[in-house]
Amino acid sequence: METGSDAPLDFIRTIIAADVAAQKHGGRVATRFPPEPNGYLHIGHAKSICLNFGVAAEYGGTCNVRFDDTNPTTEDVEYVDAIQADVRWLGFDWGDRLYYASDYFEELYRFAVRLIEQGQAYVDDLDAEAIREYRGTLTAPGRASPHRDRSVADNLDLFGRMRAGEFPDGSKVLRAKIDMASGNMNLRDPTLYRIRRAAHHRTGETWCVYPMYDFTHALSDAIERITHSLCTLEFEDHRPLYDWVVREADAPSRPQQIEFARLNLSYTVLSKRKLLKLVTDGHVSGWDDPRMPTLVGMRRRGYPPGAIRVFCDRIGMAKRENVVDVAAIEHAVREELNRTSPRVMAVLRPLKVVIENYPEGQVEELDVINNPEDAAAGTRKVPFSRVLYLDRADFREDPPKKFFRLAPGREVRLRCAYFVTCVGVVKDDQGEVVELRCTYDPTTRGGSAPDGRKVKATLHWVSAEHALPASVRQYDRLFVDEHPGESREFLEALNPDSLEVIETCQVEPSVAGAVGGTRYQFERLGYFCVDPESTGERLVFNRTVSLRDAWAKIARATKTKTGG
RNA sequence: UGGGGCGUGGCCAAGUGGUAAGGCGCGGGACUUUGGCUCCCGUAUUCGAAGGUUCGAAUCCUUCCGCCCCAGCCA
Repeated sequence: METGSDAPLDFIRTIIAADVAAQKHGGRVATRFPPEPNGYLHIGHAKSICLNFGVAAEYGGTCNVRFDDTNPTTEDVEYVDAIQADVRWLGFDWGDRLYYASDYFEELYRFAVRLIEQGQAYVDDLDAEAIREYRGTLTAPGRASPHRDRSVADNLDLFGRMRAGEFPDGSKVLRAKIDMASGNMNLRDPTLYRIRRAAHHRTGETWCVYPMYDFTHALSDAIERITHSLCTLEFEDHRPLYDWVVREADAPSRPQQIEFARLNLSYTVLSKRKLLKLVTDGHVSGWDDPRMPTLVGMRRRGYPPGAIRVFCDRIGMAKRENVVDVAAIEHAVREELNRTSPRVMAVLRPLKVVIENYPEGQVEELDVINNPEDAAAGTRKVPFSRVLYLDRADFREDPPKKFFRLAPGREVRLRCAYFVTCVGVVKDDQGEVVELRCTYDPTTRGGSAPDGRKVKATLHWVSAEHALPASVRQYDRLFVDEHPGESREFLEALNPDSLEVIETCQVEPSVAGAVGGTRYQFERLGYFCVDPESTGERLVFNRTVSLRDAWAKIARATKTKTGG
């Protein structure tokens, strides 16, 4: 089996490799990704998707996509469409193996009838509250429902009438007859079917009884001849029930459930309930808000799918509770973007600079390198003229130690252009610097001095008359707590500064007409992606992730040292 | 003695009786027309704790401690 890597196998791949070697399931590997269409996919799902599709690919098997759509009251087509788009975007292909648990409803119903006939399932008239009371507690055994010993004939009749719609919602359920005294709560006669009059997004009004997860999932896996059913840890004590269902229903195959630890990310929330709340309460603009850990959010933010896959590979697979540092995914994103993003110059907060000895009205088209990591990316022309914009952050009238950007009397390089020296500072009535006067050295065209002299800084710039105005949205972590929800309500840990909109940006003209989704590196600033809301009139960029910033680190360290 | 899991560096994570991989982060250095990238170097005498077995233990045994999950007609 070619895995293309000499990395050690994780525990799941170890099991599967052994199963393949032992010819279990005939040496076949079949996995599935089984989302419930009641929310958008997030980075935690990506871990599962990469696992299931990855394993299938590595062992010459298949991976199905199957919607676990057994609860019509919370599910919606909006989600089934979005989920498919996300899996595809992530880079995986399920071929023609797209399934819905709802497609199995008739078959599932027959399995339920079989269990009834075998005396292993019964119709219970207890209401939800009574069932809970009868179930007992974690330390006390449960009691049998008074209807537990109904005859097979009665159960068959009742179950048929449940399906026929003779009983109101909630009035009856079908339960498995297992063990009311089991230490495993899942085995205390779990509910198999409930009555629910709700329009299902695929089956409409055809059914008024819907099967429960444990019953549906196990049998769906078996119907699809799944060999390895990979899920998260919280289903570990469902495994005995999973096994019970496929065995007692005499399902067409016996898949093996294996559980792994779900992904947690620092400064991030990954529960459907919390993500839904962020959306419905308007703390973010939607599921695709670039601050969201959803795949749609990450896509809009500019994260490349390949980086997400690399991240999922790197975090490993184990059963131990984990919180992965959000810096790890940012690293993977930078890694890919560094390799692939064309560089461009953009000034966030413009500071006007006049090159005093540069001829008025002259414009030069300078050759600027597109990507130093990729020679094939070539160069582009960028206009240079007498009036430029630099970023305000690149000038200090009174430069602190180790600040080696522009300052009065100082010479720096303008990237791929000329060396310039600051010869004057213009201030407004408030004493704020509004303009810099510089001179340039015509012999340094392209950015190097014939006499070999060096400068300590290279700055990005744009030509004032040629630059395009743009808005830039800079994102920071959505939560200020490393583990939101741990020490206080998660909403209280929301970062008030998670979104900074800068309307003053000036971008070099080569980006004109860039369409939504286009990625760039703004030199010295970070990776940015054209937002879908961007128009020909008004460019809008999302900052995907900043560049690593050694100066920021020094500045921060100095600040704290001086107690500032 | 309810049941089921898990404890290896700040965060992930290999290792399954032969003397602690790797990644992220962090610190230092080299290089540099991005304070980016890249490249070096450093970062657990120790594997939740204590006993025990063994020539030898993170790996085997015992006891203890800690953390997570389960009482939906959710998945």
